Amino acid sequence: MSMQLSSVQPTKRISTHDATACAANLSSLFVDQPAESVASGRTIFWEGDKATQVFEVAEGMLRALRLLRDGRRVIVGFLKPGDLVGVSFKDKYIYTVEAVTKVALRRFPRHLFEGEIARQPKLREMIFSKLCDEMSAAQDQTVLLSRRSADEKLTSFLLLMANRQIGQHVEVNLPMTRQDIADYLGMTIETVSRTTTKLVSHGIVAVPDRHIITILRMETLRSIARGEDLEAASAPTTTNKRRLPANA
Amino acid sequence: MSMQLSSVQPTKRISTHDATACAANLSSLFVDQPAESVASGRTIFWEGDKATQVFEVAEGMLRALRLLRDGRRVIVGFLKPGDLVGVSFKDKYIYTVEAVTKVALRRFPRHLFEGEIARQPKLREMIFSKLCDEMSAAQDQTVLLSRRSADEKLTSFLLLMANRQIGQHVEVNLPMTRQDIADYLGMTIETVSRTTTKLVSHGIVAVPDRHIITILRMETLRSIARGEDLEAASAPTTTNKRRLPANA
DNA sequence: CGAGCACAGTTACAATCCGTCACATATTCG
DNA sequence: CGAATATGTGACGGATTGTAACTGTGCTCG
Repeated sequence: MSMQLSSVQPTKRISTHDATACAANLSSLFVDQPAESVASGRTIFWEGDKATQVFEVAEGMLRALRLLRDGRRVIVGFLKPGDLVGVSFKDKYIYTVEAVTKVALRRFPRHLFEGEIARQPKLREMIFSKLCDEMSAAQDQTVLLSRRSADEKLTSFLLLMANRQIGQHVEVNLPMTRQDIADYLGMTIETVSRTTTKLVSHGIVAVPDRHIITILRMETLRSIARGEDLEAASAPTTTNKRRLPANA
Repeated sequence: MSMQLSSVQPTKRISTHDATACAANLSSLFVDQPAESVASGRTIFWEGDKATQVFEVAEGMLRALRLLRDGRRVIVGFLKPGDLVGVSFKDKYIYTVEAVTKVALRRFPRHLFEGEIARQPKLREMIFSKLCDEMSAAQDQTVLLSRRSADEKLTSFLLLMANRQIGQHVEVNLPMTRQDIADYLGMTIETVSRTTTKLVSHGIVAVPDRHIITILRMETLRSIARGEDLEAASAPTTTNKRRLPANA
């Protein structure tokens, strides 16, 4: 990985024209930087590394993860184009980031990044807003992990990934491995497989390719994610309306 | 709850003297405000409410939670004195906040709060830092929830709560109910009870009072939280040193 | 003061879901 | 083509959960 930005010269130029014209767009900070290419599987930085750089994802997907002492892996998030990576106001990164696919990144030294934030109220607002989105996403994952059944977890995950894709498309792209999904959802790879198979056998989704899941029955998927029983939800009739009390 | 701060007068005075003397302390923003008292169980604000206020906890404990459509409750964090509540840069609060105990709060209108942030670089830095701590805490909870066994979850929770207490004290104060703990850890209240009992019967903790758990064997507790089996860890001899490979 | 009540917490038991282990199948990459 | 990796499938046992009964504590109200 090259360190193109260690020279301050081009950055200064950018920041000055930013202050007038480009304050409306967050990625304006990065847009003049060359996108570095990173092969899939490569590590961008490690948890505990000194947080000296900020990145913008231009292309591809990354995973943010924490390693536990006993070797288990917890994936705390997936990063897609447009996301900022490594925005930290502590001195160290709090998680490791690895490329899931081939990735294109734009890099920015942290101290300059912070300088821009101090100088540009609009930019600052956008970063704050981004951080809040991140907080929100982190809490969404918390909610996801507290879900009881594997069915709920996986369907919620699919909807989460589907939301990131364009528009109403029911074709969900999953570049990450089953192991990644399992480590994100706090389950085993076997359970991910079995649950996927179950969804397929009920006609709720199809798996034309390892890394593509097509949602066939969106509403059914939604009701399972909401906590409805899969068997009940996949039956096409009298599912939502009738809800018998347990003691009736 | 009174709305003492709807008048701008006293706030202006504070902000001006802040700019010189008190920029080093975050709570200087709130310190001249009267602390409002809130009874336990009362709601401070609801998820989805317009985010018009920021609060500082002066005394007591609160819970931040999200309600799921099926009625389940997910607690995304506990708040203690010194914490800021409702710092959002979106227009709406993303979780509900309720008082666990009787609580004393200082209130600050959001737009003034943001004005101060814009004006005071030092303050801004501290808020950013606080947000990062929050992110870190959110991810810690994610890690906590991905832990497999109830033993690991509860012991990790106890250590988390113990860290917030002063110094080396092994007496952990738990003002929240078992239901709160269960909703935080993603388990049932019964499992919380059973696991607590198990820890007591192994002499690892004692429960002198419903809301107090005394840690008797800190190192044992730590090793359980790290993933070691409770039965193995609670045996006083040859526990940490020997680790036989599964296929030996 | 004590009966009655509500609520928090505990314990027991049965059902089940998930993780572990084992193996089959596919895909990728040299 | 063969090794390595990723994924799917099945059997089995154990841990967690739900149900339900029980205990204990604090509170109200007669």
